[in-house]
Amino acid sequence: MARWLVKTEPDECSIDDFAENPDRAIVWEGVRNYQARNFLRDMAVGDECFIYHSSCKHIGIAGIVKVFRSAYPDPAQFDPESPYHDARSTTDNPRWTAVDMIFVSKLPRLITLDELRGLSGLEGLSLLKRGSRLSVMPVSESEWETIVALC
DNA sequence: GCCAACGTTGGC
DNA sequence: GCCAACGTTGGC
Repeated sequence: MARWLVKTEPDECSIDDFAENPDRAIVWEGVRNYQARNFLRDMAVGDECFIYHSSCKHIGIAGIVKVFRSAYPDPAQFDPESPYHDARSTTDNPRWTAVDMIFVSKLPRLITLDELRGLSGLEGLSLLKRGSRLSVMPVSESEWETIVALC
């Protein structure tokens, strides 16, 4: 099983949105970066993902979700009403990928960005690299354990 | 709201 | 294929 970290603005979709409906999968849509999309394509059902809250008051890792449905064409790209619409995408040749995620757990407390920066063993994590904007990234087994151990 | 860093676009 | 201009991200 692979592990991942996905960023989200909690105003849009937070760990609480998952926790409030633990039996309902949520479409992870709107990723519009090729590198991040390629990681979405690599996700398998059952893979676990850290949910990272960004661009908000309390920045950090808030919980864990898992892949419920693996990669399929992001429906938002075909929807002219969606902010994620992409006129260049066709059903024959879709450009963007979605997955469905489902709740696993909320961390006992938020693991803040500052805390993550203070840990050794996370030097390879894209999240912590200067200027990184990648919104979907792999997390190694040891990185995962290092972070989980904080809780 | 600022702004550094980054990815994408498009003219050449 | 280069690269300047532009739009976006995201911490502060």
